[in-house]
Amino acid sequence: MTSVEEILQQHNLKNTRIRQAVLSLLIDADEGLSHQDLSKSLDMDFDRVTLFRTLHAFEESGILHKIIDPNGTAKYAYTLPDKDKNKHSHAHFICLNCGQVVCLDETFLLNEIKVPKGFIKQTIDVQVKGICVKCN
Amino acid sequence: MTSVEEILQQHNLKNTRIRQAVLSLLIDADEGLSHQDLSKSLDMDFDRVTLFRTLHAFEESGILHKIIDPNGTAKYAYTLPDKDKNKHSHAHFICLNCGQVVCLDETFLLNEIKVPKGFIKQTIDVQVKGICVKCN
DNA sequence: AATTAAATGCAACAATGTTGCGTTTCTGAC
DNA sequence: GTCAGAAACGCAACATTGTTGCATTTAATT
Repeated sequence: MTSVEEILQQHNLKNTRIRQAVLSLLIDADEGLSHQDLSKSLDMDFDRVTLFRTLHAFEESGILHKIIDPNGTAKYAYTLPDKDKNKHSHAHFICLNCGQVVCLDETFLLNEIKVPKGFIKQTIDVQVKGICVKCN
Repeated sequence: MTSVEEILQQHNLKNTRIRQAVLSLLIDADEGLSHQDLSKSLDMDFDRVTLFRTLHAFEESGILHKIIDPNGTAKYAYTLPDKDKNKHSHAHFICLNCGQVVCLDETFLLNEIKVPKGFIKQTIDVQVKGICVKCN
């Protein structure tokens, strides 16, 4: 029952038209959306720089998380509030046909990965690539 | 004892100056190198498009593998011939300070990851982020 | 309604990567 | 060695993604 306005307020972000629109889209989407995806979906006038800054603000506040797709372009997905982001990280599935990015439930323990001496682990990103159900 | 020339020949790639230079650099490097990294390291004249195409050719033939770093830029690393690339994939460590990308020994079984019904898994990419030994 | 910090719009720029096309060069056959 | 064809290269032009600086507007608070 947390409204878009409430989420913005909770993160000390001003309630503006573009932020409402972007956040609504991403909460409803079942996949990660790129800057380009959002530009096309938003039926309003806005500057492209503003959208970049909106996405940065959301990422920094933890509302969204960024996934870099195999082309190197950023996609953003809504971060469910109950995710434990300290020790676990969920994986992402990336369709090699349509490029769709979806969050998977699977999580990974950072402890289980071995790195050379002197290296400090902080986060882990897992991308599973293949063919999604729509393209199958 | 496999020379650079032999590797090129084995993959049906013509033996040119830039290919020799790029491959030598990447075999000796203990980290993934970007187009920019290579441009700076190569002490010869060449067109940037040629370098892009060289890297594509190497990737397609399996000599190199591509890692997309957190900025979305591609880095390339030499693929050791003995890696089993069908069911396993090795992880990469990415330094959040200097951006260095190194291949880890750790491998992952694709079978162990659960995806929704109708999805087909093909490959897995794992990136561990943190601080490398040089920056520590 | 006035204040002010935050957010926006605009212009300009930088980096990465791609495509088309004419020219050069490698390689294998003669 | 040289000839021919295919592969690779160089150049120009372009597309996309992302960033920075600065003036203007707007949201939230008094």
